[in-house]
Formats: sequence, structure tokens, C-alpha cells
Amino acid sequence: MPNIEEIAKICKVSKTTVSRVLNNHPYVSEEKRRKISSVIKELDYTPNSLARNLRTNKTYTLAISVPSIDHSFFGQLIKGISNEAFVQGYKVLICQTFYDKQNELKVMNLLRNNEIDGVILGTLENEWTVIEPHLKYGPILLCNEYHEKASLPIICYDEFEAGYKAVRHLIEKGHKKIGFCYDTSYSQAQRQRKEGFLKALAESNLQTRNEWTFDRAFNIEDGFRIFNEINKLNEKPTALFTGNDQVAAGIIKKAIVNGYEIPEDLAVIGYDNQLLCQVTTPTITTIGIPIIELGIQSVLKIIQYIRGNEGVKREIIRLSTKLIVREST
Amino acid sequence: MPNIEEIAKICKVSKTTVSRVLNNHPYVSEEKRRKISSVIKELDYTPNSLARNLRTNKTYTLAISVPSIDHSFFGQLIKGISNEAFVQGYKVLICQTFYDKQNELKVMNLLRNNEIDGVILGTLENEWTVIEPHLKYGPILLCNEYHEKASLPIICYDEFEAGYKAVRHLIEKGHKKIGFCYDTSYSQAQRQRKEGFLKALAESNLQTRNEWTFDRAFNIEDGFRIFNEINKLNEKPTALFTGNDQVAAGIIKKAIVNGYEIPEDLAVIGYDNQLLCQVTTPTITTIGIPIIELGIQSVLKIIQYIRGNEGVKREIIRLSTKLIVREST
DNA sequence: CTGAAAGCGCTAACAC
DNA sequence: GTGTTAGCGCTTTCAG
Repeated sequence: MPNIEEIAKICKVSKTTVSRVLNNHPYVSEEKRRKISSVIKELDYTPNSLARNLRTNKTYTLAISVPSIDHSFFGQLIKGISNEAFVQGYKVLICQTFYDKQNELKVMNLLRNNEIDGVILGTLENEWTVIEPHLKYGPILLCNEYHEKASLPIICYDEFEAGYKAVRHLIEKGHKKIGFCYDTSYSQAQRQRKEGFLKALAESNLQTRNEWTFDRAFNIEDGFRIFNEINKLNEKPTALFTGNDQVAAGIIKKAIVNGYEIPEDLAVIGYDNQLLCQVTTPTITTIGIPIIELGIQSVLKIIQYIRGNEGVKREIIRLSTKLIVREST
Repeated sequence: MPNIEEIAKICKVSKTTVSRVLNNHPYVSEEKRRKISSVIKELDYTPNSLARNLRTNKTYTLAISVPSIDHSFFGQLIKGISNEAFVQGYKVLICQTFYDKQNELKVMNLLRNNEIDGVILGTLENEWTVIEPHLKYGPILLCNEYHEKASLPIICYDEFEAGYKAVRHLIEKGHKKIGFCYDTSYSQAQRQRKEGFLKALAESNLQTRNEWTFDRAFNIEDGFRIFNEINKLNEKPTALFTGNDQVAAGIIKKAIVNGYEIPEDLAVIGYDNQLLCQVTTPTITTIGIPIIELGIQSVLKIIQYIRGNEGVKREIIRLSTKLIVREST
């Protein structure tokens, strides 16, 4: 494998001059530039990224941390992030936390060891005080999650409004007993969603119940489980804001198999507007969210900090969501 | 940020000794080892990976190339790969080809520029002659795809058997007019699946038709599109092997909305055994495949080549699949 | 416009 | 057991 010195020797110039050509620097005579370029092509030479990275102290790599990639919301988010990152000349490292604090710290260590230039957190497992010290190693950004105090850029959905809209819709459909599902109840984004939910209930003098609130609702199987829990209740909710289309699909399917009429016996509203909503029977009412845009904005923002070489500061971008009514409500 | 020299100075030893402690080499006195360890901890020092990588010419990073991450099969595959890679001390870079030859070459360039130690190809866009020259830069492995000649490790499903089993099942259900969907018809894995399909038909003296074969069948929307094409045919198939659960779900949903009885008017069999199969109405008959195992085996195999520092050679591992019967057939 | 020289932070012969 | 030395391959002052 040829290196820059070999190219320099063949062209009878210094490594510096070759480097200038490689990096499109000015002040190289047209003649030499041509010669060097042709030798580079001939020998099929490409610069060693490792050496470059060490020298410039940049990796052009971003890490994206998510609970689990195996979920269509995060799949789409990563797709959006990955595409935009590639356009901007960055690579993307995937890190899954599986809701584990230690795994999240491993991502932080990548930043510390100079393996990546920045981190996009698509979930937040640790306390902010644990994350904060890592800011000195490079920019960190919160995406799809919220924190009330953390001093970093936050790009998220308007969760409060989403929760509010969903429940307003259910109330308008005549429901008075409405339940809620958390992905994880320690997520502040989910807490805000719940606030919106509660606000809408309060405005109509309605209340929810503890036993109508479910935690760890992430995928279809969680939906199966949650339906079973609901089905055992004496006083059942008549409507449910699941916070997630997969969970909605699981609940709906199990309900139908158990003889429920949807939405008459149980109205269900999802979140994300995945294609899944269109193939179930009944189709699923949901909250539509701009996933790709969330990804793009996150990438642009973190690259801005990387390029600017500046410490991140708190700034909040809230993307708005929209209610999409289908057959399940 | 402290470096190895600083640690050495404080401990009044050479960088070498510090390096030995860092890498758990023997021949360091217990006393110095303790002293150095404690200073490392105190200063919160971690070695710069970039420098290490340059020196050792290793990155401990694998790239996984897939058409699009935004698909539950590839999401699960990446999950399996990513988990096992982390266990083995490797990071995973995600690369999406979007079925584009150029994007696949970008992955190859990562290998050439020393940005990764090996590549797992979850799809194959270019001719083998285009890929082959890159083998000199590091190990490449084919996963979930097949090639009749390529001299590299191939870990795939027994596609022939899967196609055969699926069609046998449809024939036993009384079907004589059976259609087929390709993800991409240039995929040799898919071709093998088709061979199995044809073998089963031939054994029963049945034939398929060109207009019952559909290409670019990847997701739910493709399923919608394909149903519309079927619905326009004069002579329609009565059963379909879609090669993909999403496509199956899309076809089934559109069929039901258009008044078809499933499976009476149209039997549909998917592939992958995603959870999606369990929430549609009717539930979807499919081919169950060991996705996580495919990922794990791929990682173990490529790491074996990386560690052994040897050129890859052709070897084929075929994982077997199983028919899972539900309501759609 | 061009090149010499220094050095990013680390590891690994090799000598003692 | 330990330290000296020489790079890995590149970019970037700085001097000419």
C-alpha cells in the first residue's frame, strides 16, 4: 500500500506538496498538481484516514445512541441521521443502550477516547450530572428526548401538545375513562406528553387512574401484555393513548381476538404514524411526527458545534406533530 | 487532556512502562503498576484511540452494509451484529446502499482508507469483479446474500429450501396458480429462493407466469402497489409467495379493503416471521429465519479473519428456515 | 510556490 | 524489569 512519501518520491516533490494536492490547497503549480494527481490515480493511492485523524484530531464520525435499533421509530430516525451525516461527510456509529446506564456511558467513552467527534443521544438513561462532565470531550446533543435543566441542544417533538391533542380527540369521541402508556416513565419527554394528556383531561373535569397507566410499552409484545392487564381490570378504560404504534397494534389485535369491538369497546391511539397503522384492521389513529426532519436537524446542529469547535449551550427546538385519525378511535 | 507522557513524567517512569500497564503486559513491577494505575485513575486518563489505531493499524470497527436500515429485517440483523460486535470489542458503522452501486463502493473505500477492519455485506449491488479487488484491504463477508463464485465467506439462509417449502405448503392447500415476489431480482439469494419455488411447482406439474412475478418488493407500500397490479390481471394468481412480511401485510390489507377473502381468494405467505405477522387480520403465514444467529455468525467469522490476518476464502454456511403456518394460507 | 522539520499519541524492537 | 529510540502516515508551521 503506497503512502504519501512514495507518491512524493515518484513525483520528485516533498510530502508537503502532495499533501497540498490531496487537500486542494492553493499554491501548487498547475504542472505539479497534474503530475501528482496522475500518479495518485495510477497507484490507486488514498490517504490513510487513521494518520489524518490523529494529526487533525478529527474522526468525522458521529455516534447515535438509541435504546434499540430494532424498532421502526429508531430505525427511521437513524436512517434520517445517517443520510444527512453522509451528505455532510460524516460516518455514523450505532450504539444501543437497551435502557442500561452502563451502555450509555460506553458511548461517552467513545467521545473521550477521540473515537468520535460528537454524540447524538436519542434516549437518556443516566442522570444529567453523570453525562455533563463528558461535554468537555466534545458536543453532545439530545434528540427525541427532553431535559428540563441540561445545558445542551435539545431537538424534540412538542410532546405536551401531542399528548393534549390526542386526548382532546378521545374526549370529543365521548370517552371519559382514558389510559396512558409510557415507553419509560423516567423519560422527561414522556412526562411532558403525560402533562398534555392530564391538561386535556382536567379541562373536561376528567381524571385518569393509576391502574390505567402502563410502563415499559415499547413494542408489539408489550401491547399484548398491556391488553392482558387491561382485560383483568374491574373498571376498564374505554380509550388508551399508547404513545407508540407497535403497542397500539398489539393491544388492538389481542382485543379483537378477545371479542372486543374497536373502537366501540376500546379506542386506541398510537404515536409515530408508522406504515403499520395502515395494515392493521382496524387501521390505527395516531400522532404523525417528522422523524426524518428530527434526524436532519440533529445532525446539522451537532456538526455546527463540531465545526465551530465551541462548547454546546442549551437551546431547544420543538418540532410539531399532527393528529391522524383512522379507524381505531 | 493528559497523555501517556504526562502520566510517565508524574510516575517518573518511561512511556513504555505506562504503555505496558495500559495493555496489561507482564514484566512490570507490582509497585510501579500500582502507582501508574492510581495516577491514571486520578487524572482520569484514557489512551487516545486515534494514536493507538494508527500505531497498530487496527480500528476495531466493522462496517455493515444494508439496502436501508429502515426495515425490520435489517434492523434486527444489525441489532444481532451490533450486539455481538460489542461483546467482541468492535464498533459498528452503518452503511446504507439504497440499492446503489456507488454507495456500496463508498463502504469499500472505508476499508481501503483504514477506517474499518472489515466489511459485512448484507446486500450485493456491484458485480463481484468490482468488489474482489478490495479484498486486499481487509476481509469482506457476505451475509444474507449469496454468490455462486465469489471467493469469500458466505453466511446465508437455505433459500432454495425456503422457497421449496413455502410453495409445497401452498400446493398442499390446493393452489395451482402461484406468484412470486423478488426484493431485487439481481440478488442471487432471491434467485435461489425462486429455484426452490420452481422446483416445487415442477414436481406437481405446475407452472407460474411472468405476470405473476413482481420485482422490487421490499415494504408495505410495495405490497399495496403489487396488489393493485394483481387486481388488474385477467388471470390472477390464487396464492403468492411474497418473500417479505411487510409486502405480505400490504397485499393482504389492500385485498381485504377490496373485498377479497383471505386466504380463500388469495393465499399469501411472507418471509422473516416479524411480529407484524401476528397483528394483522388475518395473521400471516411466513418463513421463520434465525436473524440474530445470522448476525452473530457473521461477526464471529469476520473477526476470525481479522484476528488471523489472513485472506478470506470461500466457505458457505447455510442456516435453515422453517415454515410457520397462520391464517393467511 | 516549495520543502524541511516537527510532531499528533501511542506501541514495539532492542538493548541494558 | 525498564528505558531508549524509532517510527505509524499524515498535516502544518515556518523559512526560503
